[in-house]
Amino acid sequence: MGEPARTPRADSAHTRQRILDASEKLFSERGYSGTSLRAIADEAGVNVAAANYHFGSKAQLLEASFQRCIAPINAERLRRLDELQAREDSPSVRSIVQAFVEPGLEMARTARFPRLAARIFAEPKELSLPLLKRTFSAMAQRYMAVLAQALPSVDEATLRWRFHFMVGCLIQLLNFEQPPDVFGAGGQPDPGGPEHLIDFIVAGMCQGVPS
Amino acid sequence: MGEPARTPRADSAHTRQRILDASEKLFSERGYSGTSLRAIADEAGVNVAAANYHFGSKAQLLEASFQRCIAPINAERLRRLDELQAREDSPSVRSIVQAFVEPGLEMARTARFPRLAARIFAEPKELSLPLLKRTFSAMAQRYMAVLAQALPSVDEATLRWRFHFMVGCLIQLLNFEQPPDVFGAGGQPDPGGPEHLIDFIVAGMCQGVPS
DNA sequence: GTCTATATGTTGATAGAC
DNA sequence: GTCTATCAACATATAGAC
Repeated sequence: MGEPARTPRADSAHTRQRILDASEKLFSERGYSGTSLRAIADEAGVNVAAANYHFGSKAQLLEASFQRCIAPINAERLRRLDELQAREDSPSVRSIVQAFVEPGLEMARTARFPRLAARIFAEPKELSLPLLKRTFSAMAQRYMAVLAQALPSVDEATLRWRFHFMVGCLIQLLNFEQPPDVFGAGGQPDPGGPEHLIDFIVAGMCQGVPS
Repeated sequence: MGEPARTPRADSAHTRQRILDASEKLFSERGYSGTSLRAIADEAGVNVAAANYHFGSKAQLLEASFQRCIAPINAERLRRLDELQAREDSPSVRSIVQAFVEPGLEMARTARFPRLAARIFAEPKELSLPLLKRTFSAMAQRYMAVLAQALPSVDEATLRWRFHFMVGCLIQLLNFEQPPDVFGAGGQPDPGGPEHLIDFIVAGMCQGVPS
Protein backbone atom coordinates (compact mmCIF):
# COMPACT_ATOMS: atom_id res chain seq x y z
CA MET A 1 0.00 0.00 0.00
CA GLY A 2 1.10 3.64 0.18
CA GLU A 3 0.81 3.33 -3.60
CA PRO A 4 -2.38 5.06 -4.67
CA ALA A 5 -4.01 4.18 -7.97
CA ARG A 6 -2.24 6.96 -9.83
CA THR A 7 -0.87 6.60 -13.32
CA PRO A 8 2.18 8.63 -14.31
CA ARG A 9 0.14 11.02 -16.39
CA ALA A 10 -2.16 11.71 -13.46
CA ASP A 11 0.66 13.74 -11.95
CA SER A 12 -0.61 17.28 -11.89
CA ALA A 13 2.79 18.97 -11.68
CA HIS A 14 3.99 16.95 -14.64
CA THR A 15 1.02 17.99 -16.77
CA ARG A 16 1.48 21.64 -15.83
CA GLN A 17 5.08 21.45 -16.89
CA ARG A 18 4.29 19.83 -20.22
CA ILE A 19 1.75 22.56 -20.93
CA LEU A 20 4.24 25.26 -20.01
CA ASP A 21 6.87 23.69 -22.25
CA ALA A 22 4.47 23.55 -25.17
CA SER A 23 3.11 27.05 -24.70
CA GLU A 24 6.58 28.52 -24.32
CA LYS A 25 7.54 26.94 -27.63
CA LEU A 26 4.41 27.88 -29.55
CA PHE A 27 3.91 31.37 -28.10
CA SER A 28 7.52 32.22 -28.94
CA GLU A 29 7.24 30.86 -32.46
CA ARG A 30 3.79 32.09 -33.47
CA GLY A 31 2.91 34.77 -30.96
CA TYR A 32 -0.02 34.90 -28.58
CA SER A 33 -2.94 35.21 -30.97
CA GLY A 34 -1.29 32.91 -33.50
CA THR A 35 -1.34 30.07 -30.98
CA SER A 36 -4.50 28.23 -30.02
CA LEU A 37 -5.04 26.31 -26.82
CA ARG A 38 -5.73 23.30 -29.02
CA ALA A 39 -2.30 23.55 -30.61
CA ILE A 40 -0.73 23.79 -27.17
CA ALA A 41 -2.67 20.78 -25.92
CA ASP A 42 -1.62 18.75 -28.97
CA GLU A 43 2.02 19.76 -28.62
CA ALA A 44 1.96 18.90 -24.92
CA GLY A 45 0.11 15.63 -25.49
CA VAL A 46 -2.62 16.55 -23.03
CA ASN A 47 -6.31 17.14 -23.32
CA VAL A 48 -7.75 20.35 -24.71
CA ALA A 49 -9.33 21.16 -21.37
CA ALA A 50 -6.11 20.77 -19.39
CA ALA A 51 -4.71 24.22 -20.08
CA ASN A 52 -7.86 25.94 -18.92
CA TYR A 53 -8.09 23.67 -15.93
CA HIS A 54 -4.54 24.30 -14.75
CA PHE A 55 -4.14 27.97 -15.67
CA GLY A 56 -7.63 29.42 -15.85
CA SER A 57 -7.39 31.12 -19.23
CA LYS A 58 -5.18 31.59 -22.22
CA ALA A 59 -3.93 34.97 -20.97
CA GLN A 60 -2.99 33.53 -17.60
CA LEU A 61 -1.17 30.72 -19.35
CA LEU A 62 0.88 33.26 -21.28
CA GLU A 63 1.73 35.06 -18.07
CA ALA A 64 2.81 31.82 -16.41
CA SER A 65 4.93 30.81 -19.42
CA PHE A 66 6.54 34.20 -19.56
CA GLN A 67 7.28 34.30 -15.85
CA ARG A 68 8.84 30.86 -15.89
CA CYS A 69 10.99 31.96 -18.82
CA ILE A 70 12.05 35.38 -17.57
CA ALA A 71 12.30 34.98 -13.81
CA PRO A 72 15.58 33.03 -13.72
CA ILE A 73 17.13 35.42 -16.22
CA ASN A 74 16.31 38.46 -14.15
CA ALA A 75 17.40 36.74 -10.97
CA GLU A 76 20.74 35.94 -12.57
CA ARG A 77 21.07 39.52 -13.81
CA LEU A 78 20.63 40.82 -10.28
CA ARG A 79 22.94 38.19 -8.81
CA ARG A 80 25.69 39.19 -11.24
CA LEU A 81 25.21 42.83 -10.41
CA ASP A 82 25.53 42.04 -6.70
CA GLU A 83 28.69 40.10 -7.40
CA LEU A 84 30.08 42.93 -9.50
CA GLN A 85 29.40 45.54 -6.87
CA ALA A 86 30.84 43.35 -4.13
CA ARG A 87 34.07 42.98 -6.05
CA GLU A 88 34.79 46.58 -6.92
CA ASP A 89 33.48 50.04 -6.22
CA SER A 90 33.01 51.15 -9.81
CA PRO A 91 32.47 48.31 -12.29
CA SER A 92 33.32 48.97 -15.92
CA VAL A 93 30.61 49.58 -18.49
CA ARG A 94 31.60 46.38 -20.24
CA SER A 95 31.18 44.29 -17.13
CA ILE A 96 27.75 45.83 -16.49
CA VAL A 97 26.63 45.18 -20.06
CA GLN A 98 27.86 41.60 -19.79
CA ALA A 99 25.97 41.09 -16.54
CA PHE A 100 22.78 42.29 -18.24
CA VAL A 101 23.12 40.56 -21.57
CA GLU A 102 24.77 37.23 -20.85
CA PRO A 103 22.00 35.65 -18.75
CA GLY A 104 19.64 36.12 -21.68
CA LEU A 105 22.12 34.68 -24.14
CA GLU A 106 22.90 31.79 -21.84
CA MET A 107 19.22 30.89 -21.74
CA ALA A 108 19.06 31.16 -25.51
CA ARG A 109 21.85 28.58 -25.67
CA THR A 110 20.48 26.11 -23.16
CA ALA A 111 16.73 26.54 -22.76
CA ARG A 112 14.22 24.52 -24.67
CA PHE A 113 12.61 27.42 -26.51
CA PRO A 114 14.41 30.59 -25.86
CA ARG A 115 12.60 33.31 -27.67
CA LEU A 116 9.53 34.00 -25.57
CA ALA A 117 11.31 36.64 -23.51
CA ALA A 118 12.12 38.50 -26.74
CA ARG A 119 8.90 37.88 -28.63
CA ILE A 120 6.82 39.36 -25.86
CA PHE A 121 8.04 42.80 -26.97
CA ALA A 122 6.20 42.35 -30.26
CA GLU A 123 2.82 41.61 -28.73
CA PRO A 124 0.17 44.32 -28.63
CA LYS A 125 0.98 46.81 -25.92
CA GLU A 126 -2.13 45.99 -23.88
CA LEU A 127 -0.71 42.51 -23.49
CA SER A 128 3.01 43.21 -23.24
CA LEU A 129 3.38 46.41 -21.26
CA PRO A 130 1.82 45.17 -18.00
CA LEU A 131 3.98 42.05 -18.16
CA LEU A 132 7.12 44.03 -18.96
CA LYS A 133 6.45 46.54 -16.24
CA ARG A 134 5.95 43.88 -13.62
CA THR A 135 9.02 41.85 -14.58
CA PHE A 136 11.55 44.44 -15.72
CA SER A 137 11.04 47.60 -13.66
CA ALA A 138 13.00 46.82 -10.54
CA MET A 139 15.85 45.13 -12.37
CA ALA A 140 16.11 47.81 -15.06
CA GLN A 141 16.18 50.59 -12.49
CA ARG A 142 19.06 48.98 -10.65
CA TYR A 143 21.01 48.65 -13.89
CA MET A 144 20.27 52.24 -14.81
CA ALA A 145 21.66 53.41 -11.49
CA VAL A 146 24.88 51.43 -11.85
CA LEU A 147 25.34 52.55 -15.44
CA ALA A 148 24.84 56.16 -14.40
CA GLN A 149 27.67 55.73 -11.91
CA ALA A 150 29.94 54.22 -14.54
CA LEU A 151 29.12 56.98 -17.04
CA PRO A 152 28.87 60.14 -14.92
CA SER A 153 29.20 62.43 -17.95
CA VAL A 154 26.04 61.05 -19.59
CA ASP A 155 22.73 62.59 -18.55
CA GLU A 156 19.85 60.40 -17.46
CA ALA A 157 17.62 60.86 -20.52
CA THR A 158 20.46 59.95 -22.86
CA LEU A 159 21.29 56.91 -20.79
CA ARG A 160 17.67 55.76 -20.95
CA TRP A 161 17.84 55.87 -24.73
CA ARG A 162 21.08 53.89 -24.77
CA PHE A 163 19.54 51.31 -22.46
CA HIS A 164 16.57 51.16 -24.82
CA PHE A 165 18.83 50.44 -27.80
CA MET A 166 20.79 47.88 -25.82
CA VAL A 167 17.55 45.99 -25.28
CA GLY A 168 16.75 46.34 -28.98
CA CYS A 169 20.08 44.77 -29.94
CA LEU A 170 19.58 41.91 -27.51
CA ILE A 171 16.08 41.21 -28.82
CA GLN A 172 17.37 41.23 -32.36
CA LEU A 173 19.97 38.57 -31.51
CA LEU A 174 17.44 36.46 -29.61
CA ASN A 175 14.86 36.66 -32.39
CA PHE A 176 17.32 36.03 -35.22
CA GLU A 177 20.18 33.92 -33.97
CA GLN A 178 21.93 34.78 -37.23
CA PRO A 179 21.71 37.87 -39.41
CA PRO A 180 18.96 36.80 -41.82
CA ASP A 181 20.15 35.69 -45.20
CA VAL A 182 19.40 38.92 -47.03
CA PHE A 183 23.05 39.72 -47.66
CA GLY A 184 23.67 37.21 -50.40
CA ALA A 185 25.28 33.83 -49.95
CA GLY A 186 24.82 33.46 -46.19
CA GLY A 187 27.11 30.51 -45.69
CA GLN A 188 27.50 28.62 -42.44
CA PRO A 189 26.26 29.95 -39.08
CA ASP A 190 28.58 32.29 -37.21
CA PRO A 191 28.72 31.57 -33.46
CA GLY A 192 30.26 34.97 -32.73
CA GLY A 193 26.97 36.80 -32.18
CA PRO A 194 27.29 37.28 -28.41
CA GLU A 195 30.75 38.85 -28.57
CA HIS A 196 29.76 41.14 -31.40
CA LEU A 197 26.63 42.09 -29.49
CA ILE A 198 28.59 43.10 -26.41
CA ASP A 199 31.16 45.03 -28.43
CA PHE A 200 28.42 46.88 -30.27
CA ILE A 201 26.53 47.80 -27.11
CA VAL A 202 29.59 48.86 -25.15
CA ALA A 203 30.65 51.14 -28.00
CA GLY A 204 27.16 52.67 -28.10
CA MET A 205 27.07 53.08 -24.32
CA CYS A 206 30.44 54.74 -24.01
CA GLN A 207 30.61 56.68 -27.30
CA GLY A 208 34.17 57.86 -27.04
CA VAL A 209 34.27 58.20 -23.26
CA PRO A 210 37.14 55.98 -22.14
CA SER A 211 35.41 53.24 -20.17
CA MET B 1 -24.31 62.08 -69.42
CA GLY B 2 -20.82 60.75 -69.07
CA GLU B 3 -21.95 60.43 -65.47
CA PRO B 4 -22.54 56.72 -64.84
CA ALA B 5 -24.73 55.64 -61.97
CA ARG B 6 -21.81 55.35 -59.62
CA THR B 7 -21.86 56.43 -56.01
CA PRO B 8 -18.63 57.65 -54.38
CA ARG B 9 -18.17 54.45 -52.47
CA ALA B 10 -18.48 52.47 -55.68
CA ASP B 11 -15.00 53.74 -56.57
CA SER B 12 -12.82 50.67 -56.61
CA ALA B 13 -9.50 52.43 -56.14
CA HIS B 14 -10.88 54.34 -53.19
CA THR B 15 -12.11 51.17 -51.51
CA ARG B 16 -8.76 49.46 -52.05
CA GLN B 17 -7.02 52.37 -50.40
CA ARG B 18 -9.35 52.43 -47.42
CA ILE B 19 -8.73 48.72 -46.90
CA LEU B 20 -4.97 49.19 -47.13
CA ASP B 21 -5.11 52.04 -44.62
CA ALA B 22 -7.11 49.95 -42.18
CA SER B 23 -4.99 46.84 -42.54
CA GLU B 24 -1.76 48.79 -42.19
CA LYS B 25 -3.06 50.19 -38.94
CA LEU B 26 -4.44 46.96 -37.50
CA PHE B 27 -1.68 44.62 -38.68
CA SER B 28 0.92 46.93 -37.16
CA GLU B 29 -0.95 47.22 -33.87
CA ARG B 30 -2.10 43.65 -33.37
CA GLY B 31 -0.03 41.56 -35.75
CA TYR B 32 -1.20 39.34 -38.56
CA SER B 33 -3.02 36.62 -36.70
CA GLY B 34 -4.37 39.09 -34.15
CA THR B 35 -6.23 40.94 -36.87
CA SER B 36 -9.36 39.58 -38.52
CA LEU B 37 -10.62 40.55 -41.94
CA ARG B 38 -13.81 41.62 -40.21
CA ALA B 39 -11.95 44.08 -38.00
CA ILE B 40 -10.24 45.48 -41.08
CA ALA B 41 -13.55 45.82 -42.91
CA ASP B 42 -15.10 47.61 -39.94
CA GLU B 43 -12.15 49.96 -39.56
CA ALA B 44 -12.22 50.71 -43.29
CA GLY B 45 -16.00 51.15 -43.36
CA VAL B 46 -16.39 48.59 -46.13
CA ASN B 47 -18.11 45.26 -46.43
CA VAL B 48 -16.58 42.08 -45.00
CA ALA B 49 -16.27 40.61 -48.48
CA ALA B 50 -14.40 43.59 -49.92
CA ALA B 51 -10.93 42.63 -48.69
CA ASN B 52 -11.14 39.17 -50.18
CA TYR B 53 -12.59 40.56 -53.38
CA HIS B 54 -9.86 43.14 -53.88
CA PHE B 55 -6.84 41.24 -52.56
CA GLY B 56 -7.70 37.56 -52.86
CA SER B 57 -6.79 36.46 -49.35
CA LYS B 58 -5.65 37.71 -45.99
CA ALA B 59 -2.02 36.82 -46.70
CA GLN B 60 -2.05 38.72 -49.97
CA LEU B 61 -3.57 41.70 -48.19
CA LEU B 62 -0.69 41.67 -45.70
CA GLU B 63 1.80 41.57 -48.55
CA ALA B 64 0.11 44.50 -50.29
CA SER B 65 0.00 46.53 -47.06
CA PHE B 66 3.60 45.79 -46.31
CA GLN B 67 4.76 46.66 -49.81
CA ARG B 68 2.89 49.94 -49.82
CA CYS B 69 4.47 50.76 -46.46
CA ILE B 70 8.05 49.71 -47.18
CA ALA B 71 8.55 50.48 -50.88
CA PRO B 72 8.88 54.28 -50.55
CA ILE B 73 11.24 53.86 -47.60
CA ASN B 74 13.58 51.58 -49.50
CA ALA B 75 13.40 53.77 -52.58
CA GLU B 76 14.40 56.76 -50.49
CA ARG B 77 17.23 54.79 -48.89
CA LEU B 78 18.64 53.97 -52.32
CA ARG B 79 18.13 57.52 -53.58
CA ARG B 80 20.07 58.90 -50.64
CA LEU B 81 22.86 56.42 -51.20
CA ASP B 82 23.07 57.49 -54.84
CA GLU B 83 23.20 61.11 -53.78
CA LEU B 84 25.89 60.33 -51.23
CA GLN B 85 28.07 58.49 -53.67
CA ALA B 86 27.62 61.18 -56.31
CA ARG B 87 28.84 63.84 -53.89
CA GLU B 88 31.98 62.19 -52.58
CA ASP B 89 34.12 59.15 -53.17
CA SER B 90 34.10 57.79 -49.64
CA PRO B 91 31.07 58.81 -47.58
CA SER B 92 31.44 58.78 -43.80
CA VAL B 93 29.92 56.01 -41.70
CA ARG B 94 27.62 58.55 -40.11
CA SER B 95 26.27 59.74 -43.42
CA ILE B 96 25.64 56.14 -44.51
CA VAL B 97 23.85 55.31 -41.27
CA GLN B 98 21.73 58.44 -41.64
CA ALA B 99 20.82 57.53 -45.20
CA PHE B 100 19.64 54.12 -44.00
CA VAL B 101 17.85 55.12 -40.83
CA GLU B 102 16.27 58.48 -41.54
CA PRO B 103 13.80 57.39 -44.24
CA GLY B 104 12.29 54.97 -41.73
CA LEU B 105 12.14 57.59 -39.01
CA GLU B 106 10.67 60.14 -41.40
CA MET B 107 7.88 57.73 -42.23
CA ALA B 108 7.31 57.11 -38.54
CA ARG B 109 6.82 60.85 -38.13
CA THR B 110 4.48 61.42 -41.03
CA ALA B 111 2.76 58.21 -42.05
CA ARG B 112 -0.65 57.21 -40.83
CA PHE B 113 0.45 54.04 -39.07
CA PRO B 114 4.14 53.66 -39.09
CA ARG B 115 4.96 50.46 -37.38
CA LEU B 116 4.11 47.80 -39.92
CA ALA B 117 7.61 47.84 -41.39
CA ALA B 118 8.98 47.10 -37.91
CA ARG B 119 6.30 44.71 -36.69
CA ILE B 120 6.79 42.42 -39.63
CA PHE B 121 10.03 41.27 -37.99
CA ALA B 122 8.03 39.77 -35.15
CA GLU B 123 5.78 37.64 -37.32
CA PRO B 124 6.46 33.92 -37.64
CA LYS B 125 9.39 33.33 -39.93
CA GLU B 126 7.31 31.51 -42.54
CA LEU B 127 5.41 34.74 -42.99
CA SER B 128 8.13 37.33 -42.52
CA LEU B 129 11.28 35.89 -44.10
CA PRO B 130 9.96 35.67 -47.68
CA LEU B 131 8.68 39.23 -47.44
CA LEU B 132 11.91 40.49 -45.92
CA LYS B 133 14.04 38.72 -48.46
CA ARG B 134 12.08 40.14 -51.37
CA THR B 135 12.03 43.69 -50.07
CA PHE B 136 15.37 44.09 -48.27
CA SER B 137 17.95 41.98 -50.08
CA ALA B 138 19.02 44.30 -52.87
CA MET B 139 18.98 47.42 -50.72
CA ALA B 140 20.80 45.78 -47.79
CA GLN B 141 23.52 44.43 -50.02
CA ARG B 142 24.21 47.84 -51.48
CA TYR B 143 24.49 49.31 -48.00
CA MET B 144 26.76 46.50 -46.89
CA ALA B 145 29.09 47.22 -49.79
CA VAL B 146 29.29 50.93 -49.06
CA LEU B 147 29.82 50.33 -45.35
CA ALA B 148 32.59 47.86 -46.13
CA GLN B 149 34.30 50.61 -48.12
CA ALA B 150 33.95 53.08 -45.27
CA LEU B 151 35.27 50.55 -42.71
CA PRO B 152 38.01 48.66 -44.56
CA SER B 153 39.49 47.32 -41.33
CA VAL B 154 36.27 45.47 -40.40
CA ASP B 155 35.80 42.00 -41.88
CA GLU B 156 32.58 41.10 -43.63
CA ALA B 157 31.13 38.77 -41.00
CA THR B 158 31.62 41.37 -38.27
CA LEU B 159 30.03 44.02 -40.44
CA ARG B 160 27.01 41.79 -41.01
CA TRP B 161 26.54 41.52 -37.28
CA ARG B 162 26.80 45.28 -36.85
CA PHE B 163 24.27 45.78 -39.62
CA HIS B 164 22.01 43.29 -37.82
CA PHE B 165 22.21 45.27 -34.59
CA MET B 166 21.64 48.53 -36.43
CA VAL B 167 18.36 47.10 -37.69
CA GLY B 168 17.51 45.93 -34.17
CA CYS B 169 18.01 49.45 -32.78
CA LEU B 170 15.87 50.95 -35.51
CA ILE B 171 13.09 48.46 -34.92
CA GLN B 172 13.21 49.17 -31.21
CA LEU B 173 12.72 52.89 -31.82
CA LEU B 174 9.91 52.31 -34.30
CA ASN B 175 8.10 49.87 -32.01
CA PHE B 176 8.51 51.96 -28.86
CA GLU B 177 8.69 55.61 -29.78
CA GLN B 178 9.80 56.20 -26.21
CA PRO B 179 11.77 54.00 -23.81
CA PRO B 180 8.91 52.21 -22.04
CA ASP B 181 8.12 53.51 -18.62
CA VAL B 182 9.95 50.86 -16.67
CA PHE B 183 12.56 53.25 -15.35
CA GLY B 184 10.44 54.93 -12.75
CA ALA B 185 8.78 58.31 -13.20
CA GLY B 186 8.81 58.48 -17.00
CA GLY B 187 7.88 62.12 -17.38
CA GLN B 188 7.18 63.87 -20.66
CA PRO B 189 8.11 62.39 -24.05
CA ASP B 190 11.64 63.02 -25.27
CA PRO B 191 11.80 63.87 -28.99
CA GLY B 192 15.53 63.17 -29.14
CA GLY B 193 15.20 59.50 -30.09
CA PRO B 194 16.44 59.79 -33.69
CA GLU B 195 19.66 61.61 -32.78
CA HIS B 196 20.41 59.20 -29.95
CA LEU B 197 19.72 56.31 -32.31
CA ILE B 198 22.20 57.56 -34.89
CA ASP B 199 24.86 58.29 -32.28
CA PHE B 200 24.45 54.82 -30.78
CA ILE B 201 24.65 53.05 -34.14
CA VAL B 202 27.60 55.04 -35.42
CA ALA B 203 29.54 54.27 -32.25
CA GLY B 204 28.74 50.57 -32.62
CA MET B 205 29.68 50.58 -36.29
CA CYS B 206 33.01 52.34 -35.87
CA GLN B 207 34.09 51.02 -32.43
CA GLY B 208 37.11 53.20 -31.97
CA VAL B 209 38.08 53.42 -35.63
CA PRO B 210 38.11 57.15 -36.40
CA SER B 211 35.28 57.54 -38.93
C1' DG C 1 -7.47 15.05 -11.38
C1' DT C 2 -8.64 14.08 -16.04
C1' DC C 3 -11.38 13.62 -19.97
C1' DT C 4 -15.66 13.76 -23.16
C1' DA C 5 -18.97 16.46 -24.87
C1' DT C 6 -20.60 20.61 -25.91
C1' DA C 7 -21.96 25.58 -25.63
C1' DT C 8 -21.17 29.82 -27.85
C1' DG C 9 -18.82 32.82 -30.59
C1' DT C 10 -15.42 34.00 -34.44
C1' DT C 11 -12.66 32.97 -38.32
C1' DG C 12 -11.43 33.09 -43.60
C1' DA C 13 -13.63 32.43 -47.67
C1' DT C 14 -17.35 32.05 -51.14
C1' DA C 15 -21.85 31.71 -53.74
C1' DG C 16 -25.28 34.27 -55.53
C1' DA C 17 -28.65 38.26 -55.24
C1' DC C 18 -28.65 43.00 -56.53
C1' DG D 1 -18.57 46.06 -58.55
C1' DT D 2 -20.76 45.54 -54.25
C1' DC D 3 -23.35 43.41 -50.67
C1' DT D 4 -26.13 39.74 -48.02
C1' DA D 5 -26.18 35.32 -46.52
C1' DT D 6 -23.93 31.46 -45.44
C1' DC D 7 -20.36 27.76 -45.08
C1' DA D 8 -17.15 24.72 -42.66
C1' DA D 9 -13.56 25.13 -39.63
C1' DC D 10 -11.82 26.79 -35.68
C1' DA D 11 -11.64 29.56 -31.29
C1' DT D 12 -12.07 29.79 -25.85
C1' DA D 13 -14.28 28.09 -22.23
C1' DT D 14 -17.19 25.10 -19.23
C1' DA D 15 -20.34 21.41 -17.34
C1' DG D 16 -20.47 17.04 -15.90
C1' DA D 17 -19.20 11.95 -16.50
C1' DC D 18 -15.57 9.02 -15.00
